[in-house]
Amino acid sequence: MVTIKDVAAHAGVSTATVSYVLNGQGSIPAETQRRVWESVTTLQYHPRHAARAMRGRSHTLGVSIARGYDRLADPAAAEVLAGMADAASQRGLSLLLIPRTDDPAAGCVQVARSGQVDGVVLFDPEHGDARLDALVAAGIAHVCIGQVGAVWVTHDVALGMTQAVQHLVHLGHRAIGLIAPDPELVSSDWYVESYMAAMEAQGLMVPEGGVLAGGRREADGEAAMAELLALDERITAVIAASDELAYGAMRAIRDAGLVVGRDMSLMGFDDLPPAAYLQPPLTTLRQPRYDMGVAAIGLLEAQVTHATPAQTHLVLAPKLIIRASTGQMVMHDS
Amino acid sequence: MVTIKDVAAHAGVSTATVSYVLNGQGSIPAETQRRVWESVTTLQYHPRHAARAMRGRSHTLGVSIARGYDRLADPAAAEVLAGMADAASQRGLSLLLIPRTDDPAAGCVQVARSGQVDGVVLFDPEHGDARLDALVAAGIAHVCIGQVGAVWVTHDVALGMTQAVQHLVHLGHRAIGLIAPDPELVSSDWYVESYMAAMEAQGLMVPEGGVLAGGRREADGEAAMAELLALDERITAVIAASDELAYGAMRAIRDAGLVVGRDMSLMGFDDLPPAAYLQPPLTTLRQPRYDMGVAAIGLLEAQVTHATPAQTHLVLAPKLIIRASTGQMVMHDS
DNA sequence: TATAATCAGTTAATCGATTAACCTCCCACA
DNA sequence: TGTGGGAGGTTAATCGATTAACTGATTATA
Repeated sequence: MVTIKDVAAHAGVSTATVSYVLNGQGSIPAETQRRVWESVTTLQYHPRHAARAMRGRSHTLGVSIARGYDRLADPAAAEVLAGMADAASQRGLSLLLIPRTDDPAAGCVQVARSGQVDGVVLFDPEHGDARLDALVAAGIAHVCIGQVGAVWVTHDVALGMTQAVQHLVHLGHRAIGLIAPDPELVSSDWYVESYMAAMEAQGLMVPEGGVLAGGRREADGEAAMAELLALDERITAVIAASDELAYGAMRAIRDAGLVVGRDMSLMGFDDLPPAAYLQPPLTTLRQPRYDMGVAAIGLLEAQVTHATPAQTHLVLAPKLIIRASTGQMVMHDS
Repeated sequence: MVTIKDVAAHAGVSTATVSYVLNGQGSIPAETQRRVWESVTTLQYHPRHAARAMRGRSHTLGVSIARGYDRLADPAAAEVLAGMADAASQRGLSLLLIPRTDDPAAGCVQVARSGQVDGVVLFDPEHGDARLDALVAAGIAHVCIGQVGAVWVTHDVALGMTQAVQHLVHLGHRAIGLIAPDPELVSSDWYVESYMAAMEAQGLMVPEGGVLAGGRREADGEAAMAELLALDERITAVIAASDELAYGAMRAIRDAGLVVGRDMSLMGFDDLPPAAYLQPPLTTLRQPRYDMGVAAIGLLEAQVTHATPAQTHLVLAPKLIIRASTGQMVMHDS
């Protein structure tokens, strides 16, 4: 292990000088700087992270991903993580996956109190999340992916829902159902309310029993769609609150002997990679997942460095991707 | 920031005693231990990670995920990461996402030389990966996900391919094609060779032009399948080396006016979540992704702690999942 | 000419936990 | 009576980098 002393000896200066050169401080003439850098490269010196972190910050941010329903193995989540990883790298920060213990709240606090991380990204906050309470109580810098707490980043559900309803109305649909997300997810209510608002803005009534709490998995979407198909009031289009729910819904529609995009229009909310390869390809709202990750790191770093947060939240716009799972409304005689 | 001194003062002992109690060493009577633990909890003390890491290990493992084709945003990869995260947590280790800089090899070495991590998992090694060379040259503990280098974890491609070919042969197929992975991926050759071996074991000839280098994305699978459909020799079944390739292949088959599972049998290799929700649901080989992550952490920790690695590699078995995209071979007159 | 300022560094304290070495008291045993 | 040993601690060195405070020497300013 080569230390700053070795470099100092090799370059014929004191360790302080080496430190100043490395950190671009103090007034060190160019020639000395050159010698130091030369020693650094020939000796392959890398400052000990731990020694650095002992004074000041660790330059590491933590990401808390709960276990239960595993968002880490969730394709939508991975892209957010990619955005965070890139944004952190660019700022010279590292990203630590916070150990997923039995008590996630304690894990978050422990890792911050021990100085292993300077702040925490709450990846999948839920209603009444113990981690959030613990972070607030401990005064630890944090940011949430999803509209909860004091500092957060989210995609614009309201805008997405407006676009979705408008798109379906343009196609002639008036009886539009909703398969909502798992009520445990913080944004769940927002989906339902935005849907209601969008329907009202178009002068449409929400069909009786046309809003169902879905869940997270394909199976939940399948079950919800089956219920919607059994309604008295005939529904001609359905918005699923996620692509995964839409996958399941698609199957239920097919199992009922109907054709997606003709007998029943279906929209997703995500635009995961397979969406374009379903049969029929899924009309959906592309979420700015990568950008949400980038934004979260930005907000968190701002908190860590300047104690006064310049901005407390960001709402990023989704994009309507029109494919074949939605189509012109057709009159059926039945 | 509460330090070990505060705890020592509060408990009326020296810092050494506190340290011994915390680490379960020395001969400290139960009563003193109780007092120390009480002070620890009332003061909410968490030992500084940096101070600990200054002597000995950092108890952190790094994960290197390249940028280019982003495996981090790849659904198959996320599950491996989940396995690693859980395995690491269980062993009291943290997982660090190694900053993704322009020079990934330098990043891996830097993070290890600086002592920020004790070892590195190479998540997506490629042929002639600069990161691997750098890690070896620097003598840094590492493990690869994929059959490359000295210590690695992989799924059993040969076994999977044998099962795939057997399954298709049972259905009556004899002319079986292969859409291979991107040749840049380290396991690419293994797929092709295993396919050849499995065909030979069944006494089958490889169809002329029946093996195509695919790629990674759906579009690659689509293009490859189009080529296979245009062959003189009539192929009745195709094995795609990944589910994503199969998605694309499915589309090409449909575009040719054929029905998947009847006119053309198609197999994937992954069992991603959407596989069951495709139309028709995809017959595929489920890879033990989560377990690969767990195994990788096990191998890496063994290297870090006992300098002599007990085991240098692990090959985990896949599982054949039969769905509707493969079917009995039907004779066509054409 | 005396004083101030600048340059080019060095010395040494500091961060917080670990741990080898030591110390004191008490009891057992020869 | 002396000595060996364990119980129950304490003291102080150590890890490696940062940085406030300082030192000579030289140059500029009043």
